[in-house]
Amino acid sequence: MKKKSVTIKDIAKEAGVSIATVSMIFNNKDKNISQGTRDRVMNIAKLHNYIPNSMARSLVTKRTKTLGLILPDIVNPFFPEIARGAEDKARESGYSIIICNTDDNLEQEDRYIEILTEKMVDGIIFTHSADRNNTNSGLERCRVPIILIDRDYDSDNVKGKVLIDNGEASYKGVIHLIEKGYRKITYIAGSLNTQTAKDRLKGYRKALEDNGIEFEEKYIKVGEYRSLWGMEAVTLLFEEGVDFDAIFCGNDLIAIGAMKKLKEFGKRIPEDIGIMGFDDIYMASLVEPELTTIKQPNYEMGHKAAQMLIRAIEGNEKNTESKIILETELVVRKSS
Amino acid sequence: MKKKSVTIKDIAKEAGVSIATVSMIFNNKDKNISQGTRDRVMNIAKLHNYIPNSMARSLVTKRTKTLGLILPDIVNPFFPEIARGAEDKARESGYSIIICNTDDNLEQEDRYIEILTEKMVDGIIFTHSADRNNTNSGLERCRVPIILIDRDYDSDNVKGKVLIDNGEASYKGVIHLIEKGYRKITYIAGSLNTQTAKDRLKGYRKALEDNGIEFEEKYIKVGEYRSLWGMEAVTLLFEEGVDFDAIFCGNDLIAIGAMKKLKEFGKRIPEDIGIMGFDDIYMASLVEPELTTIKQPNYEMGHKAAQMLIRAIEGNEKNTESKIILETELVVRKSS
DNA sequence: ATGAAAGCGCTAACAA
DNA sequence: TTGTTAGCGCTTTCAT
Repeated sequence: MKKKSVTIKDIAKEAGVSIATVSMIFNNKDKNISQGTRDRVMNIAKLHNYIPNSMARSLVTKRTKTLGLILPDIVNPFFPEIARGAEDKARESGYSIIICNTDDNLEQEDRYIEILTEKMVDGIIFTHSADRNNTNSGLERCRVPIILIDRDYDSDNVKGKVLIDNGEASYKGVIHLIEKGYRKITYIAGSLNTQTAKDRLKGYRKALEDNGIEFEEKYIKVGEYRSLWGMEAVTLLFEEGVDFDAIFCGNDLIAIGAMKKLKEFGKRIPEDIGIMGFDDIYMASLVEPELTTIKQPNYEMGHKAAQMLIRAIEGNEKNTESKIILETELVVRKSS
Repeated sequence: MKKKSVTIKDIAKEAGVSIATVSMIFNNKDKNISQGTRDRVMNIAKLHNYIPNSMARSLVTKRTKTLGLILPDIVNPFFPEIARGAEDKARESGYSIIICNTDDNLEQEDRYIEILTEKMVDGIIFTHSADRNNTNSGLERCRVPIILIDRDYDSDNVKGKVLIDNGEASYKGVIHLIEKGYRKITYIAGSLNTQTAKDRLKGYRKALEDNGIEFEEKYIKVGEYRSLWGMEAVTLLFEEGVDFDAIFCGNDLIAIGAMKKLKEFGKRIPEDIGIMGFDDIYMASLVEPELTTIKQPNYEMGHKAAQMLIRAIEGNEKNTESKIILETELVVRKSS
């Protein structure tokens, strides 16, 4: 099935030159190769549809021009944009991307690091989900540079981080709710296990404090980042008789669920209850065009991560662990 | 930066055996290697965290255990599930997946085929968008097996196809509308360039014919697979004074846009206008939980494609070009 | 049960 | 300006 591929040797023989010459021509190291030779070789190569074997090349150069992208689940609408951003930047620089879904499973993450190492990727972009902070993780054993997206974790191999300031973003969001006149602001969180989530909570609390609003434990509901949980949480709030006039949600999916349930309860948005989401994932604006939310620059995060990674790979290898904090944007629509 | 990696040679030396022995042990070709040796080698390998270099291996075996996945755009909600299905199957069989976004660009597709060939992927899953039928395309030059998803195209390298019967699916959908009592059924198509689209149109027309409903050109609006187009098309229908009582949409995005616009025009769904989508993409049910639609088994398509591909790669290389037609499902909700 | 040796296709000195 | 050669790390006969 696989047609026998023509090699550099075939080309060299047919052109009557050495393989070194052909190699140089194909690597643009042909400063001093006569135009005639170059043309002849090129023609023959084209004629036989010669495509260099990058395995062989990589074996000697130690570079595969391939990156790994580890993320929880490409089906989660949060990730395709990141993937796309990364792929665009990668392609631009001649790299390809191997995609790895981990389902938030730590073992799977480690497994992938091993596979990627085996495949000799030049670097890894890592959007890990679970907190690795308390783990003597596989990251240490990884031999290539790693860029972290959306998570802060320290390790020798981590050469860069692309983050957003979750605390500040939440703070801004809640401040907006307060300025709109809401006072009893509940918080439906997706989780409290990640630093991301903790920071968001912190921002929320600080906004309340700074405005002399008393914080109450019962205002906080912790579940998952899914719209179903948004619905459940609202139900819970009502069942528990919590008195609230606004909801700050851990992400847009939760917000969408919450809005739906609020309407079922006959609440008007934003007159009765103000609501705010987080993430502004693809299609969220389609689902609830009126949802006020905090927009996380996913495409840009992927793009920047790839950029940093490639720089770390190709750069002068100085240990410049860099950290970019991207701006979030408060997108105010009609829900608050 | 890149730590010097330990090689099979290091292990062999330390274990006091030949590299051939180590190699055999790692490839489970160790029928006749003493348990003692095996254990010793394994321990030393573990100790030094030895990870075989798959470049070197591939160079001799001609197998990279890597597949290419070419698709228009991972951000389009149609594709993540396909990608995930493919990745799951691939991983299960020890393969990785390189992802390639082409933006429906033929040149980009060809470019990727070249890159993937260079990287020596073992096969390619191809969800191409534009019609390749009239093109002396790069597919011919590809050296590895290809599985097509959702598109029918013939070429030597195409070892399999995963399709749905678009004509039949549309037919079923429109029949449903007719049974519900709708008679003036318009069709907002996303395109008419692809075979897929042509088949869907054919199914639509046949359903009308079979029920003695006259087909009218003005019933058909052709645009793009986006919700914005759904909105525009509805506006157009009204502006042109087309008399209709139902809309069959090229995909769910279009349907969602159409519904939104219909509501703006004060139409009740399904009392005034019945509506039906196609695809049942992720989140579509969130956006419009009541949208009646035709569910395309995306995850399964990706999964099956990877399965066929791996079989073609590892199989006995008989030229069994296979073709699977997956079942669509009519998901009836409240919009029709 | 194990080792020696010949490559896989290519790059990168170093020669010429 | 071009050719020779020594590997890169591994698999795979063929010997032993």
